Amino acid sequence: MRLLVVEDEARMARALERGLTADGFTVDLAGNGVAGLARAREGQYDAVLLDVMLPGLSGYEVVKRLRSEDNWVPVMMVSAKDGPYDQADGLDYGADDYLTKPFDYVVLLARLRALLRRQSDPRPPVLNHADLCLDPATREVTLAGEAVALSRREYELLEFFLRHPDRVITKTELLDRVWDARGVGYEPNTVEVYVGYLRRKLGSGLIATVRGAGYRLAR
Amino acid sequence: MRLLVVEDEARMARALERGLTADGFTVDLAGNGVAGLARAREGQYDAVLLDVMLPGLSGYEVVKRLRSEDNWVPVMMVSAKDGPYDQADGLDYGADDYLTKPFDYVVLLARLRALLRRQSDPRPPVLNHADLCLDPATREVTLAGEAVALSRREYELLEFFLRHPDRVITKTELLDRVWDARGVGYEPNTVEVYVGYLRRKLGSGLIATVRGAGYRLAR
DNA sequence: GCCGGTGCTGTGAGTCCGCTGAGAACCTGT
DNA sequence: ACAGGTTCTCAGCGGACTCACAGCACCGGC
Repeated sequence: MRLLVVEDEARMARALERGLTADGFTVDLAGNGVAGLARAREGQYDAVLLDVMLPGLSGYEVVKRLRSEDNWVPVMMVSAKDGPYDQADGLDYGADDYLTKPFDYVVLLARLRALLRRQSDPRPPVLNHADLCLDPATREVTLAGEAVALSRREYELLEFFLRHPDRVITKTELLDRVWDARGVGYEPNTVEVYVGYLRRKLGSGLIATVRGAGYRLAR
Repeated sequence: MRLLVVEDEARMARALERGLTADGFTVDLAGNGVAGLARAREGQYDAVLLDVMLPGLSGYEVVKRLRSEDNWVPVMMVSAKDGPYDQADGLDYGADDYLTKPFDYVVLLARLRALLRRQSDPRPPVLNHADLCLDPATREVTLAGEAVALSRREYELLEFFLRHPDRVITKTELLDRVWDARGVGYEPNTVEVYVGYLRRKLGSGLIATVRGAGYRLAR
């Protein structure tokens, strides 16, 4: 099992290297975000341990870029626990697990093993709805077998709808979860526009409007 | 057992953290409503301890949003206020239990344990009354199996009635709770109009008039 | 039967909500 | 630098909704 540890504090980095090596992992170190991203891109790691506070490129940025490049290597984020948004952000950006400093080494090991175990059952399941099909692993969407090209926002909006069928979703919630975690700085109209795009590409019957409340995946 | 404590007073927050940790819980803290909501959304908590008076987003808002997002994590509300309406409010918005400050720590612990025990039978979110059926998750209303289209006000008025069966509700209270929290600037006649709409769509036998007092859901 | 009070409902004006086309700003790859 | 795609805002439109008004219906007391 090959791990990449991205951590700028030398003491911490060496301690992790020593411990994880002793527990049978092969460990590579990177001391900043840029180096970590470059290493992770090589695609040879079974998991990445990623500090949030890094000089230059933050851990958030690293995992966000990896995901946008279709790199789904398991990522565990590590951060000093201070900001209220930390954990939410990390998971939003595509980390698979999250650990706050100070942490117990045994806990880290357990969570890491769980992460690797989880990952070994191969990829996230395909989401289906009527003749629509979305594969989170490849980010591919097909309608009645025909591939449909979606932009990033369109895709993520659709994925959110498919992950929450059978319930009404408000525009505010969509702005929170699909757009920015803080959900501010966007107009509700933006959601309307993107729902419009999806309807144009996938048929107007897919997403139902619930006036005064939001949208819902049609049955 | 993992708990989320949402509390803005640092002293209180730390005291709770210390006590609950000593009693074997894993405790995360959030200092305001927005952070609390973000954390609670992650869905990893066995229960949430939620202060009502929070800067920004109030505890009421937090639990309301969680429920509207289909998140049924057990929530215990904590508030300095102790008016009879407060308690009703908290429970209305979807809290599972309610505690008023100042409270005894032992009481908190007992109620919390009871809450966690109770949780094994999940709460049914669908409201029923005779052959009427209202699902808050989808905002869908069916009468004898037939879907009924309601406008926003109509729906919210009906939901309020269904959440308060077996009691007379004054027009003033409805204006307070369904219309504007301030309840001013509306005529009582508005309620009459909307009750009329509901009767037309759902049958005249549903909502009984209590002359001089208000309305009541028919038995 | 008469009367005051209360509730019901048809009408219509104004408002709000959601949809869409157009276009500015911004990336990204060539 | 340029072209093509993407993101997001804006303005305008049409329709749904909200609510006040006013007159009518109903109820209860005399």
